[in-house]
Amino acid sequence: MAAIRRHETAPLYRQVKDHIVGRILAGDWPEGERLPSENELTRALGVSRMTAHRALRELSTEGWLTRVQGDGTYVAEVKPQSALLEIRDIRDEIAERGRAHDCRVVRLARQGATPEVAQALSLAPGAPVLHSLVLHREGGTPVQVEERHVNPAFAPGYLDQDFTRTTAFEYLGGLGPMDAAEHVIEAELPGPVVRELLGLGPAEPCLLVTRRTWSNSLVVSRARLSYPGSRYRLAGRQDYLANMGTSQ
Amino acid sequence: MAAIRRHETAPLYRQVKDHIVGRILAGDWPEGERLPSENELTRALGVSRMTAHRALRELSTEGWLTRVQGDGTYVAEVKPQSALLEIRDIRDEIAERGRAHDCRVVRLARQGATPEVAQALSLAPGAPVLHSLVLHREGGTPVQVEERHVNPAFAPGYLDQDFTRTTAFEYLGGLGPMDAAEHVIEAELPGPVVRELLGLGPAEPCLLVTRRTWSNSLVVSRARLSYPGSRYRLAGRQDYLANMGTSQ
DNA sequence: TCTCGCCACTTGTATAGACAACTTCGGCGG
DNA sequence: CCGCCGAAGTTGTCTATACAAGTGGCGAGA
Repeated sequence: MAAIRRHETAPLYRQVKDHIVGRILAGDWPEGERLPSENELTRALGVSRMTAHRALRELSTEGWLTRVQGDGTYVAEVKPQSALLEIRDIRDEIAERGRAHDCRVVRLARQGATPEVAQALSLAPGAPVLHSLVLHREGGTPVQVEERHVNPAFAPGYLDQDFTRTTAFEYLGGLGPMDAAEHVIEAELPGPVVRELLGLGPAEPCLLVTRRTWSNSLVVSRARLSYPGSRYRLAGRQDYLANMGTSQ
Repeated sequence: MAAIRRHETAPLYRQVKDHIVGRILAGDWPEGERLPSENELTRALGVSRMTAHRALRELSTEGWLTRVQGDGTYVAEVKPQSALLEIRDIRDEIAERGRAHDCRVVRLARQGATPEVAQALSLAPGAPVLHSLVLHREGGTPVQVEERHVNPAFAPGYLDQDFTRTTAFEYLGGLGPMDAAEHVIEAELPGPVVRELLGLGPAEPCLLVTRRTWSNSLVVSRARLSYPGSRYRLAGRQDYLANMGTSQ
């Protein structure tokens, strides 16, 4: 096993984590496989035991590894895949329903990150971010307002795309593999811009899905998807092959 | 600030974490408050800086604190969150946030299935179903109205339970393994009953999660969970999906 | 007055060493 | 053969130290 490159910008424990995850994903260490001990990793990677320990401990809490004191470290068994919120292209969804999809690019610009956006993207406040606001229609009626803040470090050419032909996620997904996603769902009364775009009444609620996606530990983008609450719903079904435990 | 008791069985960093969370929950450190620096905590609690640092770092990743390098540590603003991709007992969720859970049983009765309920439970219209309406509170404020229609073929003794002590989920889960679940999420303006129970204003939207669960191909129950949209959110994160495909 | 640079302070990382807690396994005595 | 004990190896924690990196403020100089 080669020593970890120390001239990387990322912290050492991060490099160790990435190295281990890479080995798992590459199939070098299948499920249930016993990993080298901390002392062996320490020698093999040329880091201190505390650094290796931190990497292993964090991978354990993240579900990659199972550690047993006095015994060893093992590759965790995969948890049953739950796909309540499938990540899909809205254009594909609409096409599957046999409706016509079209969209309007309302705004497409580079701007400084507000504190909130900066935090969401793990950037410094004021750092440049790429911003887009797109209205999606299904058979002529508005169904989604997609506001997106994109990390320029991941997709520097984002603003040059024609989003009436290629959807934002299609473009972003082509730039690199996404390895994590986070969803937050809220109900809210929309602001004037979203209300206007969706054609909602003054008291009509709105379903807001905020989705962040990661690629290689980098926050790629944060999307705020607003749906007309009365006309749209999110649905999903999970089948459990294994037991769900004692409590439902 | 008193020194951490060292004769505890729990590890020191755990005691430090519990101490800090306790202070936050007690209101000593309100949201946005700046915490003592690591060096101050080190002196005050009688632990090494690395131990204090580990406690603070973990509390940061758990969402209790916000840390800014070169500046300081602050109490994060907390918004109650419900796991989206997991099916969990609301009582456990609230307990995990360190808040007090209590609930009020508004209605508990046998009734004939309306066409809509009959379809949801795959029963004949007018067939007897068991109905419950429960208000859940977190630290005194209402967070969820749980309306549930239960298939009597699966849980004939449903109405005899004391749902102030045992949640419906807990009871149903104990009767048999759940092998499928379906979620539908909507935003809507609540009806007068739900609005009254949640203490919402006339134009405040509501997050409605409709969940059906199956056991052995039998529809066990349909739950309609209403959350105050402005005060509650559903969140979920999927880590390191192997392949998210090309689509969004 | 404005600006630049320095300094104090904060958090982030890395290391070496020590000990504690736990598991496994093999040897030894009954 | 069975059971107990201890050695070796593993993970878990704690400490002291050092340096890196980032923030904010203060003061000197233009």
